[in-house]
Amino acid sequence: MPMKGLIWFRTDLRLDDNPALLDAIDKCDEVAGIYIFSENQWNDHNESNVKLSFLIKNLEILEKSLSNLNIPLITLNTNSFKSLPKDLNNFSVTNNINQVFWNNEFGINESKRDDLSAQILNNSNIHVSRFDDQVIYEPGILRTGQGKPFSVFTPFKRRWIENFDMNFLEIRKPSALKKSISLNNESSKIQYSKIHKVDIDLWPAGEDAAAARLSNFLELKSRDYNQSRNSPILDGTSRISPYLALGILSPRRCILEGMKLNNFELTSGNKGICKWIDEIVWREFYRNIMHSFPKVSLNKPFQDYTDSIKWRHCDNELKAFYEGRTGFPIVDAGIRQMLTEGWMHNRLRMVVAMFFTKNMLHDWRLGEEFFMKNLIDGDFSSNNGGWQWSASTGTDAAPYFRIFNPITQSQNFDPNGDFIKKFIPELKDVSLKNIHQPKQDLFSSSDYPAPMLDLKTSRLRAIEAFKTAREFNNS
DNA sequence: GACTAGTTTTT
DNA sequence: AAAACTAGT
Repeated sequence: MPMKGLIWFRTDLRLDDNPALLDAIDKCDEVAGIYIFSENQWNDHNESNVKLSFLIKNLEILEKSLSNLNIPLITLNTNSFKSLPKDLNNFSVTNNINQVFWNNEFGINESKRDDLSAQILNNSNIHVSRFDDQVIYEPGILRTGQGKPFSVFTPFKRRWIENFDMNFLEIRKPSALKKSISLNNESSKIQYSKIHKVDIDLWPAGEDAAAARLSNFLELKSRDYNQSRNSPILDGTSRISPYLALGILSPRRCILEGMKLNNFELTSGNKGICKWIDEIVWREFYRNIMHSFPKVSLNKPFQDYTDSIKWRHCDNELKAFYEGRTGFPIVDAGIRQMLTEGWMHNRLRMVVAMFFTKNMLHDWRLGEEFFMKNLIDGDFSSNNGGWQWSASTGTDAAPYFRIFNPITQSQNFDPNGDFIKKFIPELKDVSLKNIHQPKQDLFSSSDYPAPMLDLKTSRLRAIEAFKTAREFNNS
C-alpha cells in the first residue's frame, strides 16, 4: 500500500522553505494539498476583501506550481473553525490519507482549531506532523533570565541573536513525486459574497513575484533602508508584507537573502540591511507576544491599567477618520493610501494610529479593526502589536506622553508634500508653505475639510486621560 | 537595588 | 537639554 499524505495549507502558500511540504514529500508516495476556506471565519477575524482577492489569486498559482510536483491542490469550504476539524477528518478518511502535515499558526483560535484537528485525526488513526515556518524560534522558547517571556523588543532581540545559528536557515528544494494521488473528492470553488479587485501592478501574485520583489528590494534599496524607509514618497520599504501575511514568502528566506548581502552578519556591516532584518525579528517578537499573552487576542490591552481609560466616542469624528477627512493632510493621505492600495507606509501607520488613539482619544481596538478590514497585509499579531504600541497600551510602549505631532511628522517625512498631493488631489495646488496645514492658505481648495481638532489641547487631554487611568489603578 | 538602555519624540 | 516611564540584567 502506498503511503498517502495530505498537506494542509494555511498561511504558507508556497513551495519554497515549506517544512510541511518537504516532510510530506520525504515520507509519502502520494500527496495532495488542501486549502479550507470559511467566509464566516474570514469575516469574524475582520480580514479584508482585498486580502481575500489576493489569497484567491495566490491559490491559483500555488495549484499550478504544486501540479509540477505531482501534487493536486484541493479547496474546500467550511462553515467556521469549529466545523473545520470534522471536515478535514472526513476528507482524509474518505481518501485513505495516512498522514496529515501542516505548519503551525499561533493565533488563539487557530491553535485551538489545530489541536482539535490533530486529536480527531489521531482518533481516525491518521498521523499528524506539525512544523514551524513562521518564526526562527518556536514561540515561548526564548525566555528572560527569570524564565519569563520577553515583553520588550531589545532584550528579546539580544537573546534571539545569542541563540542564532546559520544552520537554522538551511533551505532544501522540494523534489517532484513520481506519481500523482487519486482522490475520491472533487475540489470546490471558494465561496465568498464580496470581492475587491487587487491592483495587479502593485501586488502581483505568486511566489515568483514575491521572490523578485525581495531581490529587487535587497539589491536596489536595502542599503539605504535605514534612511529611506521613513519617507512614504521615496517608497524605500520592501512592500513584502502582503506576501509574508499569506506565507507566499518565508521569513527565513528573507533573513537568509538579507544576510547573504551583508557578509552573513546580523549586527554589523550595512546598517540598512540590519535594520530591515530587525523588522522580520519584530514580526517574530509580536508572534511571541500573541502566544505568551493570550489576553491580547481577547480584546484586552497588554498594559492592564489602560483598560480603565475613558476613550471618547464620536460618530462624526469616526466617519471623517474612516474616509480620510480629518483635516490633517498627512493623516488623511495615509488613510487614503490604504483605501486605494490596500497598504499603508509604516511611518504613516504610526502617525495615523497615534492621531486616532491620542489626539482623537478613540479606542485603539476600533482603529485596529479598521486597518484589518482594509489592509492586504492584515496580520493579527503585527497589527495588534503596532496599534497597542501607538496607543501606549502595549509592549515596549512609548511613554504615554510621547505623542507624535502630525504636522511635525509631515514636515520631517514628507517635506515637499509630494506624498500628500499624490493621495489628496484637492491639495495639489496648495503652496509648499501651507501643504502641511492647508486651511491657513487663503487659496486652498474648500473641498478639503478644516482640522477636526486642536492639536495642543487634544494632546493634553490624552495625557490627562492616561494619568487618570494610572492613578485610578494605583489607588 | 542600582544601573542601563530604550525602533520610530515632544515642547 | 529634559522628561511625566520601565524591563531586564
